[in-house]
Amino acid sequence: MTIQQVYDNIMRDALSVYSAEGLKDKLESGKKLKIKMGADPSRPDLHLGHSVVLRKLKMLQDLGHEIIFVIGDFTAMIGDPSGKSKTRVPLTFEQTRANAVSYYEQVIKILDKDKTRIVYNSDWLGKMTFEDVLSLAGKYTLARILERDDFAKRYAEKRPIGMHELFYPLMQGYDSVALEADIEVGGNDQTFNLLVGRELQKDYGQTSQEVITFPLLPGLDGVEKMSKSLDNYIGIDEPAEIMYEKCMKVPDSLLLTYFNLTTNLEEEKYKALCEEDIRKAHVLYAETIITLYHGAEAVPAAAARYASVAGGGVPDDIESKEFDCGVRLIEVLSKSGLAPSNSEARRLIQGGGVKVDGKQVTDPNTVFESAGEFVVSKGKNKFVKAVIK
RNA sequence: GGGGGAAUUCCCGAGCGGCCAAAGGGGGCAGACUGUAAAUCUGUUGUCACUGACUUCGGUGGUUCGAAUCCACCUUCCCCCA
Repeated sequence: MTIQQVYDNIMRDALSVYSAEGLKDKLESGKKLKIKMGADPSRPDLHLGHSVVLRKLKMLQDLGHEIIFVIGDFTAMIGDPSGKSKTRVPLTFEQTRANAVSYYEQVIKILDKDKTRIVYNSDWLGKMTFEDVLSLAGKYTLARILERDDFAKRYAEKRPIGMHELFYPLMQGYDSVALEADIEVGGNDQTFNLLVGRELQKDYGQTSQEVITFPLLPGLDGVEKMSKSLDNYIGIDEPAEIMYEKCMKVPDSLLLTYFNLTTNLEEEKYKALCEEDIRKAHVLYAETIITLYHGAEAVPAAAARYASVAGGGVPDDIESKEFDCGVRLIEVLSKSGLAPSNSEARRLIQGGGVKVDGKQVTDPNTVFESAGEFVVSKGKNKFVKAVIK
């Protein structure tokens, strides 16, 4: 891709760019740019939501620029300012590093590993003296900090805001100063923090970074943003068959958005299809995503598995678990993980959600009395093979 | 520093000393319908050896035959005044 194409592509998909002229100038300057992206060390599992930004970074990387991931280990040691989250369990140094490694391993599925660098913000934030901190704090005002959406909302609702939370934007912004970042990218929810970086760099006598924000990818539930903790995600590390299944579950109304944000396909290849035959569009999406993360050769098997399960069949690669003769069905369910507890298993059976070898079983006291292999299923797509000895 | 209020099950939130495993809503799970979508309807949503038993209502102790409900102290949080 040429510089112009990359620029156009970013301008097309970005939610906002501050400033577009600045970005263009920097891209055309011929300089090797430092592109910053913040990474949360507490959740090292990447999903398609992250991929939105990562794929853009890849384009910039291909132009020869350097991508710098800032692992927010210092930030994570203190807590999260976002309103609803509870006080976060502080991470140890070892955990932070281990998570960073796993983060890196996933990131290089999309990015070029030779042009990707990882740094830890404790390297500079941890060394600041109280005097440094005060000087940093003096560069911003309460009113300006309170402009931030969630602060403003919490303030209006008279919910508590810890003093240290007010420092979050400043800390993130200071990262840009420390790195002398040229460009920073992030999700829409980071807009405020990224802009603070711009201000601070100016205050410290640097050229302000250009800020590019991308829309947040909605999760599979169609309501919340995609996140691992809400279990509405498609992980980039997941097996092909799981991916396939999840891709088919993307809400119809969001499929176009998913195509736009997470694939490289040209619009004409999917837009019409989404309108004409939404199911075929889902299939195309599933195939595209699996090709992206597992290679085209993984598609047929995943598709076949999906088709068989959708047709009421049983996949052949299900997990099996051994039990002694005489076990109760309830225990098979709870011990194999299909149900979290015996009570839940009992309810499931009574509610008609459990089948053994394809036949619904509604008696909660069912016992396996003879040896053999039985396929136990919960709902439409959860299976376990019970091997009775 | 002074005064007032709050803490309930995954979340929000109701809860007269016994009829409280605790209303209602959200979310989750399952069933029907479907396209393993959405919407809708139904059931379910503490644990277990499940027509019964056991453990839960911030913590500790107390009153009582009996406490989520009353008392004392503690912890945490919020609001108002200064």
